Amino acid sequence: MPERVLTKFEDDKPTVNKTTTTSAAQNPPVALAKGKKRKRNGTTNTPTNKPDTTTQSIEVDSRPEKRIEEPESKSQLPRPATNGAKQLHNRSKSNRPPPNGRPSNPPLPPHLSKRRDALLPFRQALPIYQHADSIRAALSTKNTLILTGETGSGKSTQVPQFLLSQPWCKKCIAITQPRRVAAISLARRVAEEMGSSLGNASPASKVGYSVRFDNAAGPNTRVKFLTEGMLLQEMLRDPELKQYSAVVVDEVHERSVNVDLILGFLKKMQKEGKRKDAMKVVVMSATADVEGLVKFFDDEEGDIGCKKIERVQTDGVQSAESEKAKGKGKQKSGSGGVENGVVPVTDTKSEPSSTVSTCFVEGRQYPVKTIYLPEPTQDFVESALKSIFQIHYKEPMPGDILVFLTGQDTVEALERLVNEYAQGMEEGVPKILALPLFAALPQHAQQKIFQPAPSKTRKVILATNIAETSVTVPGVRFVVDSGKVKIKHFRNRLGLDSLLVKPISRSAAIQRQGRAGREAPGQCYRLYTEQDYASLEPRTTPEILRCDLSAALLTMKARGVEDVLNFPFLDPPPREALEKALLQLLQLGALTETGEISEIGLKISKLPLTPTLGRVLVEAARPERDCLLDIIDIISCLSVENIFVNLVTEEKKEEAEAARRELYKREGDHMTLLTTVQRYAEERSDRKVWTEKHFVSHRAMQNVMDIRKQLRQNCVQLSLLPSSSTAHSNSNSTDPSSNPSASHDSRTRSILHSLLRGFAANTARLMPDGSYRTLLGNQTVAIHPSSVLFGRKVEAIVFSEFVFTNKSYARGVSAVQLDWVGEVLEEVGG
DNA sequence: GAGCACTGC
Repeated sequence: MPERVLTKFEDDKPTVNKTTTTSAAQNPPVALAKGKKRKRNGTTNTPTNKPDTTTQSIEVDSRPEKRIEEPESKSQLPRPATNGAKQLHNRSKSNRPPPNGRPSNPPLPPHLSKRRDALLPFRQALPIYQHADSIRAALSTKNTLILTGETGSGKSTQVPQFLLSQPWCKKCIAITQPRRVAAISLARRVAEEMGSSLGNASPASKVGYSVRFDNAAGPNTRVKFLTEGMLLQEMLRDPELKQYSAVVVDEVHERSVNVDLILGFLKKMQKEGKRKDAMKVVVMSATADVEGLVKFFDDEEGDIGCKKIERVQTDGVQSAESEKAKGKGKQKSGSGGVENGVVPVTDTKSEPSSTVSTCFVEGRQYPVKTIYLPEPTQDFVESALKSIFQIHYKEPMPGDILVFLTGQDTVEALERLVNEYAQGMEEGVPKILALPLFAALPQHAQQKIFQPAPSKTRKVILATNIAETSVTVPGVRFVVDSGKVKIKHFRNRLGLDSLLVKPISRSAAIQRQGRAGREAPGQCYRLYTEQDYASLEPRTTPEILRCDLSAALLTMKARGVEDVLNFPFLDPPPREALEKALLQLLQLGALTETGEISEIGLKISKLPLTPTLGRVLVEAARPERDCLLDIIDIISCLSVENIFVNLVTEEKKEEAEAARRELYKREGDHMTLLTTVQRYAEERSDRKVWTEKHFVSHRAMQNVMDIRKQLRQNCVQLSLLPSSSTAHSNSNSTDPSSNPSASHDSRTRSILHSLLRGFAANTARLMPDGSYRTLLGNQTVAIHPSSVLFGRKVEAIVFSEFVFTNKSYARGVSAVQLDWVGEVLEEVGG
């Protein structure tokens, strides 16, 4: 059922001299191309500078099981196996109890051992492989290691394997990832490298993973890849993470809220020392602020500011430093150009008094030439258009172009322009194929970026920042960077999210630029001036400083953090933001007056929902509401992207309006969502056909059904539902036949009352002038045009989303009676 | 009569 599309790879056959790799190998690495002086003391066994040993997978679907690209090592000219094989043999001598009474050393199935042996040379050619001993040594004396390694260094796959044989590593190693696909594909890769089956395929499986909707860890799992959210979930049951000897936190530079929480918890854990054995922590990052991380983990209250952290003495760091010294700033993330094979005498470093080691691992990256605009542009879409055709006419094939834009609108506008101009190109000029790429794009359209272009055609990928982290576009040698990003920012005082176009940070600019140098030397056209670049913020504001903190605080409270104001945050949010979030949790009834987590709060914290939606769910389970299954359907829809397909042409829009009329409910968007889920779930013949007929997104509905199932299970575990309710029931009435009198109106009323309990702050009343103003805060809000209530005048509304774009909009809107709003505001003490 | 970058439990 779930189709897995493996994007084409050359795999690791030792037949290396394929065209793509030879051309790459002939190109010198960055530093050499720049004519930098550097010593070479390890040239003979230097792995070639083939860049991009892709350790991260490419995935553009939120349903990870559908399309997974394997991470792959594509290095060439492998050395024979030596070290790693020994390590693996040592491991297999472990005296773990034989599973199912079988001999403790069952021979590996031949296909597994063959694959493992075939992969070994590629592992050994990874830049990180030479650091294995020093990484082990660092962790045998210190509990924390900060490891900076660029893309392609192999850190995500190799570090856990380095540590597995260490005497302190008796239990499991956890490796966290920000995205599900990455966790799954890395686990698959490491299982292959270790000659193990994956997950629960066999009791002997040593490698597993755990992501939402998919837990694949066996009884003997020693290496477990999990999403950050999953590790936090495990901490709910086991705050000390006793099943792990080490936690490896990967991709820390992305600075998700969850990663910040994990770092805080790990630091607290080490400091409090409640565990019998020390918890080893490896923090891995591409462009981390190493000094900040060292200070964070090494703080001996008081001397934080004066501890001098020496940088690791590798070539990589030196080259980064020398570039800085030249006053040009870093040309690439982290290291500048790094030549592989230079083995430093010591490559991990720590102050004797410090509890933290650091290590820098070089990556594999080609030089990227940067071109700035001489003058600032007013219209980056137009400037991008010019740059695209300038590149296309001037630069030889092959070499695709990746353009970073802000949103669907700019992507589609530029797509039209490019196609228009491309029609006017003379004969003999290579063709242009413009491909849009953004998250809301249907699956098959996203897939196109992985397909090779027809002959004599240059691909131009017009992308949002999905291409910065989540999707690796192959074949790119030219990057056009608008310098802008659409970013969400939570405004504390108004309690609303704003979604605005802003300049990117310098680190994001470097990240985008790096995309041009993954396969060959490249060029980056920045659609701003060099002065503009210099004036950019050095790094993107971490999410925790620009989001609603109520979910994070509830997470902390539920894991035993009493004093959240003094939680060790890598970047402490302003006190005002923390207090605002505490107040919100108090109003939801998730905290008691004394600031302890309440019974309701504990329930909410166990649900994969925001605190507000969790509160709505808990409310719906109360006997006087009795509408839990309906609310689960609605909440499931609110947890995914828009379930209604966006349409472009006027004709299609009218057609869709007509087809959806039977779904639209006058009570508002929430009842409309409920009707849609229930019709979909009742559909017995072909659900896909049904979605097409009603202009509903089939993919979104599949996600809705997954979440619905999970929420029903959660509710059974929390004793909010009897266990019979999860059994493939599509009807929401607990017993339809016995309750025919439960009128539609009373059911609707229960649902709306439940929504109000969570969204009491998101209520507004109609003013005499026809506008709506919030009851708390007296803010003007407009009903978003996507709402079924758009243009309608009702006495009061409750809405599940409050966003500022051009003005304040309420999205996900239902009509309610004003006196209901009064009641609920009284209850929350507003 | 507007238009929502991206993750995740």
